[in-house]
Amino acid sequence: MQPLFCHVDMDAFFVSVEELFDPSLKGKPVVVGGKADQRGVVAAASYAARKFGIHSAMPLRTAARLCPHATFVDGHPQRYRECSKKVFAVLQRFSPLVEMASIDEAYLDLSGTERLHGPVLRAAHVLHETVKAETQLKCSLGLASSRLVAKVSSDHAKPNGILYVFPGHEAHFLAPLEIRKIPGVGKKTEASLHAIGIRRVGDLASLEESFLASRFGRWGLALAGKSRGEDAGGWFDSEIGANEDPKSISHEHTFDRDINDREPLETALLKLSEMVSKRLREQRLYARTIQIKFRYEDFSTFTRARSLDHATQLDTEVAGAALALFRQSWDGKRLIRLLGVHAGSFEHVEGQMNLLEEPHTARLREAFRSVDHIRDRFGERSVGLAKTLGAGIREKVHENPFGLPCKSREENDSGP
DNA sequence: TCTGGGGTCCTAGGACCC
DNA sequence: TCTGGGGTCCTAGGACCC
Repeated sequence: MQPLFCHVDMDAFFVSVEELFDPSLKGKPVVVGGKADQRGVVAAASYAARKFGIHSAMPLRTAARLCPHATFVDGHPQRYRECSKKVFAVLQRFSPLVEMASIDEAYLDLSGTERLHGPVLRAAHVLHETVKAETQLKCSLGLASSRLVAKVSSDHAKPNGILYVFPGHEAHFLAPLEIRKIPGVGKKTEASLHAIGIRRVGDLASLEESFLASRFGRWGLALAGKSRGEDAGGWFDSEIGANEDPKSISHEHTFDRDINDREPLETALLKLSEMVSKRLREQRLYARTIQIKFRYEDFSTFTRARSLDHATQLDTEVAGAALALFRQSWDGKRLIRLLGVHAGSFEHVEGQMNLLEEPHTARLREAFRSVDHIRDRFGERSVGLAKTLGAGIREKVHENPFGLPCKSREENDSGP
């Protein structure tokens, strides 16, 4: 059976969602990502804004200089997640094998569906129209015999288009494209390929595999396959819809100004730990490795990790590890630009845990579940580890299970 | 121009074990 | 004693994606 994959890529997704909430934005140069004078980068730019040279990942301040009259709006991740779910629901009707590869793109395995949906392009057209009708959002579709070529062709079809690369024409389609168009080839790989005179996918395809392998190792072999449009090796190789569990959960924060005051830095670290722990509980995950990340004023970035002797989802344990790592790593002087907390090495221990964990741990977990509810109802800042409210409780807080892992801000003793 | 935040995957060295 | 080899875990860093 001839394989057939469809890559669905939403057009200017964040901007389009913002336009649904505020139709007056339509047609204007719009930049999603933050205020014009904020530290940060462009998350998405409308097509009108792109005409001024604005593109995603560009610093907001640069964007403001290029187009001072653009409208700058904050991103709304919750809105995007909801719209993404709607898109997913539509796609599911076209194939049971669907996978959201990110918030605004999906892969469908349409192999063998011709009897059901009719000729490929007609089916694609129906899908395209259905997404638009049911979500008010436009997308572009790429169809091909491999996921990689489907993805490249949806990019080629933008905006609001459909492109089907006929079986057997994959290499011919890819050959004239710049190597940067191949997923996985970024700035660095592009530069090292340019250095040996390779600019187009066709140049890459014409090289001996043995040469690429000797020059780039395993990655060289993968590149050779990609230049021919093959999924073999790496991420594209996995089955669509395998819906794997998350591998890590993290939160990070860049400060408005670089700082070296211990108090606000540690408060931020606790806040980030709480956010990570809350999501661990929501997703019923237990993390064994806690990692912090810090970036200095000169943008140099470091990570420090610690594996715990048991997996956890408790604020106090995540925060304790994060704080200890921070105190080991920071000299107390260098100006810090960013802090992050990362949890990984997940273990599935719900169930077993109840038998093994000590009673106070179970109580703590219940307490944090209650905190999660309060936060959902009254906002993130309503409850937190004492230090994040400025009360100065330190690393050892988790050794005080019956005490004060949390306190209400408004009424001091009404916490769970 | 002065560089976000959330992820995945890969590499590589050292510890440790058999 | 002058040296193995494989496997796994841990840590750190980096490329890349949206």
